[in-house]
Amino acid sequence: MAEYMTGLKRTNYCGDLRISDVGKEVTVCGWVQRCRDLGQLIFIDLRDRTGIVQLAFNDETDKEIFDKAFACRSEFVLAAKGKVCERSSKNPEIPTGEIEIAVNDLRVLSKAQTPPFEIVDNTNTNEELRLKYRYLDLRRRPLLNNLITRSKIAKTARDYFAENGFVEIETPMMIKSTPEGARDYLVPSRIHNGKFYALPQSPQIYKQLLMVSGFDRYIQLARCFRDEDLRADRQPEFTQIDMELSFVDVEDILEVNEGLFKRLFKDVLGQDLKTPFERMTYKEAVENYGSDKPDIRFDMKIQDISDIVKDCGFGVFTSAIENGGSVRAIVAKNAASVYTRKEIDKLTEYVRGIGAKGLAYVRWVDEPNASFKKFMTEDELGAIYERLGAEKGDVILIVADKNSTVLSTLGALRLKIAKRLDIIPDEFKFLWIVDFPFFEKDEETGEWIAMHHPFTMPKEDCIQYLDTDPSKVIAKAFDLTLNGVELSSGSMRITDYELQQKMFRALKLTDEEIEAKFGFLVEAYKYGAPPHGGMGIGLDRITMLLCKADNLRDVTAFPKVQNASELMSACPSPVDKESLEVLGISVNTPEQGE
RNA sequence: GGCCCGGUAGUUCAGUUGGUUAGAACGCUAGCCUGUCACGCUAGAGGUCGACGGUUCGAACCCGUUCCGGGUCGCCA
Repeated sequence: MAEYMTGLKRTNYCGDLRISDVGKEVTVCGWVQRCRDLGQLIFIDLRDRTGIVQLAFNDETDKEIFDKAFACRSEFVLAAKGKVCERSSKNPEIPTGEIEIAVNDLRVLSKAQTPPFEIVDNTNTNEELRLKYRYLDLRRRPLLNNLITRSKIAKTARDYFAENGFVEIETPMMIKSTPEGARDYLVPSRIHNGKFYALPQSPQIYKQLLMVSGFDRYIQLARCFRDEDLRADRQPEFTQIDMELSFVDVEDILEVNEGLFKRLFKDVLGQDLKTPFERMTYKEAVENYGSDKPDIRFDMKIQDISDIVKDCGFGVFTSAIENGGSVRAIVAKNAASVYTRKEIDKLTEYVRGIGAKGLAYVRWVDEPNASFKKFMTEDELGAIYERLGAEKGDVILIVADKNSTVLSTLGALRLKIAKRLDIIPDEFKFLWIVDFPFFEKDEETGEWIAMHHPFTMPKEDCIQYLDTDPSKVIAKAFDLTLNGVELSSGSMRITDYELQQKMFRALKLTDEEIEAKFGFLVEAYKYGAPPHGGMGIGLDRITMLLCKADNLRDVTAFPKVQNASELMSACPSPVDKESLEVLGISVNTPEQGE
């Protein structure tokens, strides 16, 4: 039979008590971390979200209370009243280690079954089981701390934006589906059978309309939804620190966000963050790092050696160049001992898996030993080593193919090798990627398609190329990356009706499509729209990085697993036939609607 | 949808060329123990080897299918 707290009121959190509290009569509440029964002496470690405090029961303890303590087991919920005492033997390992509570009232508020896994900080327990019992896993200190950090980040962001004149506004969660980009999660309508709402992929259109309304500076911690496959850094529902600003240009948006991150680092980590952040154009990022979100904590840049090898005897290189591609390389310094022949073969397997045809390499142990040396003159080989600055002990990895393949492959290799060699410093390196191209060429169809949503503003001086040469159009779009993770994406928006029409036409949208999808937005812009732009910061991702977690599940209270289900509640789940009927929906999977 | 990795007591793992009764540690239960804090000591309970099918005299082990989880590519304007 459970007991009640009647007559007791919590006075302190467990983890807060210190030597200065000795002599005080306190009441603490929490879960039993561990019992140590020494016969005539029992110790119970009581845990709440702040930490652990030791309860002591001895020959001075009332018999009835001592017996209750004897019956306590892991994860029982207790309220304990008693006097804070200095310990005779102290435990320097924990903050409360100098004191204990000599208990004079104990209530077993709730008994507990033995949990399916031990509630300890460093657990090896399989994540699947922990996710099924997520509420138990969240009792563990690392996850608890991550969620508290997440809360601090959200709170700090709200404070910062409020202090800077932003208005927090909620936009709808049930919106019109615009099947562009990611797949929408759909919500069927009961009142309009056969019609659907969509959950927002972002509050994009609404926040732009708020600028038309004159709110000038908008902020929202916006829940967003994308029905795409999951990754370690991608959940189907996530939170954006979403903002939009009027009467600004790119520079102003970058500045206000550098201010935000400076504040976040100060308030959450107690660190001074250097601003402004480094900047790099998209072109520089892709050519030097093979990625639009380069990790610049280490160097290992991609270098072009096409000009050196264009007339060499190695057909793989020359044919790549003749077909408009290139030959590029990275140098892994002092890696020859790690990357044996066998290890390099594994890298070759890896690059084949991500689209390259193969990998040429030079392993420089005593002498440079190039896998392609029989096709090259000594001069050509020497020129390659000199260009790359390669030395004894290094490994050179070379990919020849079309440019996009060469760059993406070497970019991926660069990261893989740096992780393996453990040369990435433990620090935070923010980087703005600016001057994104407006269009990208579809590899299969050869058509130019928009890299961003259709309201993205082109740079003023390239508007003239919209109709004539899409490759020359640069967007007023930018990303913020941190340690190789895309944190944030933003742009200036088109507010000019004529330009917007031009843009839609460049994207090959018909008038009917424009009207059906974005008619209301286009209409709104006829009534006086201020110049505006904004961005959205992935709250989950910034939390992940600040917590040094390696996946989003560890910073999300109740995350989804790879197949987008949630293991604890087992959703998604079938619904009964009546629920479907009222929505006018029939499904063709057998277990549904039975 | 493709590729790679994993699934054996409650948990983490071991398990020989396929061969008696599938082991260890932790946890759990009981007893002893007055200063522990990963308490200690003693004893005990606990297994559909993810599931199904096949090969075999015999399967945790070999084969096939499938389920579950992780990573990744596609995908994520």
